[in-house]
Amino acid sequence: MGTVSKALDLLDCFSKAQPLIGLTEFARRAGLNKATCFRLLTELQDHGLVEQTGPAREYRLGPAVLRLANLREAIVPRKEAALPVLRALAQTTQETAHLSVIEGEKLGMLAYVYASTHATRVTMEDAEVLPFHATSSGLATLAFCDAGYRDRILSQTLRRYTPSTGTDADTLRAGLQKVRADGIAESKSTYEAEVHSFAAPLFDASGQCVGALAVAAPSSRMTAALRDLIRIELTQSAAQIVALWGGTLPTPLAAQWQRAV
Amino acid sequence: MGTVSKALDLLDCFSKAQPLIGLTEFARRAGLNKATCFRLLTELQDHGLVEQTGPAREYRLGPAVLRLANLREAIVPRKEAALPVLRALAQTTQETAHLSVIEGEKLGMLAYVYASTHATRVTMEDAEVLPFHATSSGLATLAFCDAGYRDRILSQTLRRYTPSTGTDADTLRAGLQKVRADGIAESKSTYEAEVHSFAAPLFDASGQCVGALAVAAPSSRMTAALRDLIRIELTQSAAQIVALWGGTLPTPLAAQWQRAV
DNA sequence: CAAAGTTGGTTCATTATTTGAACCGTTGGT
DNA sequence: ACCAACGGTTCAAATAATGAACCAACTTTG
Repeated sequence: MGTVSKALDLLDCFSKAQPLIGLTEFARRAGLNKATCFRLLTELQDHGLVEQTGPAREYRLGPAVLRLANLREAIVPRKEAALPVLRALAQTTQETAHLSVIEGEKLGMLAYVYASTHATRVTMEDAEVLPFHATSSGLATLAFCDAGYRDRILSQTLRRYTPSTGTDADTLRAGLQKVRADGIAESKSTYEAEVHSFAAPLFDASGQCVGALAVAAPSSRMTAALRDLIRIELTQSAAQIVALWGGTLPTPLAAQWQRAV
Repeated sequence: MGTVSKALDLLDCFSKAQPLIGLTEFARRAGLNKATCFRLLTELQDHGLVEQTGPAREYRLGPAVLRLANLREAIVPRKEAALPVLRALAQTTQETAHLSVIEGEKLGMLAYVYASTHATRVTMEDAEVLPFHATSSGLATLAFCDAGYRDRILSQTLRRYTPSTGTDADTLRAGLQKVRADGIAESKSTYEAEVHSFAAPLFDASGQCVGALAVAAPSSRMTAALRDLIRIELTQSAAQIVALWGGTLPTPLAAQWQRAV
């Protein structure tokens, strides 16, 4: 692995639950020597991607990411374009809707919207990285991305999150066949217990799958009626977002989604 | 310079005017060998900080920066906190207001708000990097940051943007004395011709200067009355933002700003 | 109050990684 | 059919990354 990758991996150590990380702790989490870790952090800091805070000198995510994100949205306004659709989807299904996009070899959750009424709901971490093999979003993405990428992802060690998590690559591959046949992916408690979700793939202008749109509900609320509603609304919303992004839906998939309505 | 820095420098090549950059062009701009540049870009791409687009395979900023920015704002909600103040400032002065923060060794413009009425106004590039020595924001920041940082910045080669740009480190240093005496920095056409701006420094919880708040007007509109208005509104707004950020204003500066009102 | 265990940060010889000139295979223009 | 420019690849040479040991400062603990 290159030095740059090691440095960038450090950025993924941060989370909302763990916003501040000290040097020693950082080195431990990243499996790096303290000296190496320090030098990498210093370089990240020189570019504002990381900053040191307070008297404890712990590290946290820096201000440069905001500037870069402003620029990215100015160039490719995907989040802004998708948000209204996401809100409408959460509204009509009355469940949590979220949108994830491929980021290199990871699947990053870009935005989420909660439904307004239910007291119980599926909650999301800010800016979470989702496992491909254990979420409906991941499965939808894998099912429609190119084979080489799929192979790379599935050849990694697949962690078991719940008793229901599938961790065998061949079994998962067979499941993806079903996803392609359905035009939609499903996950029952494979990442978090008691969460039942559906996801539809999203495509860019070149027809590449670049992410997924998903709706997640508590298992206890997932009736046949809700499933049908989600299926219809999800595919329509996904088609809308793809259109807003200037993307192109693979023709067979467009037909499948049409049939569902 | 370390490999990581070279990779991160590539990210700063993008701008709104230049959102897509091909491999060869990239190598030229960054002064790197094509092979080196390629490997760095590939590593950035693996982490989603950069992505390739369309049939020309040009590179652009990737989706991961959005996720990181979401996380950063969830941890340190500075932009969100400052925006209302920025809007009010643009409204009362009827000129362009903008906010910049230190990002490693650069000064990044985080947000800007245009005034609503005037037909002519100072326009801003999205997510621009500002030169310390040629902008009021930069001077305000330099005047109140720690000496070591100031020395590092001023020892770089200082580019001349207009005939009025000061490029001599010692002369600039003398100018910073005046900024400290005034509690506010001024710039007359030193970065862009016909732009006259004022800036006030911003501080974090540890009393470190972390950026600046500025108001920029076309030189033709800068009357004594407007200058006085800006001086009052700018310092009050800066104090507000520092308070919202949980920061602490150096006591002498707080007194100076108070006197101005 | 001092000893032991933290922490962030530094050093320098060893080593593995980065580097870049030259080289493909395609694409698009003339 | 030619040429030029592009993205991407190769491999020996060179440079930059690495990590065990080491500080100094700060907390915890006996």
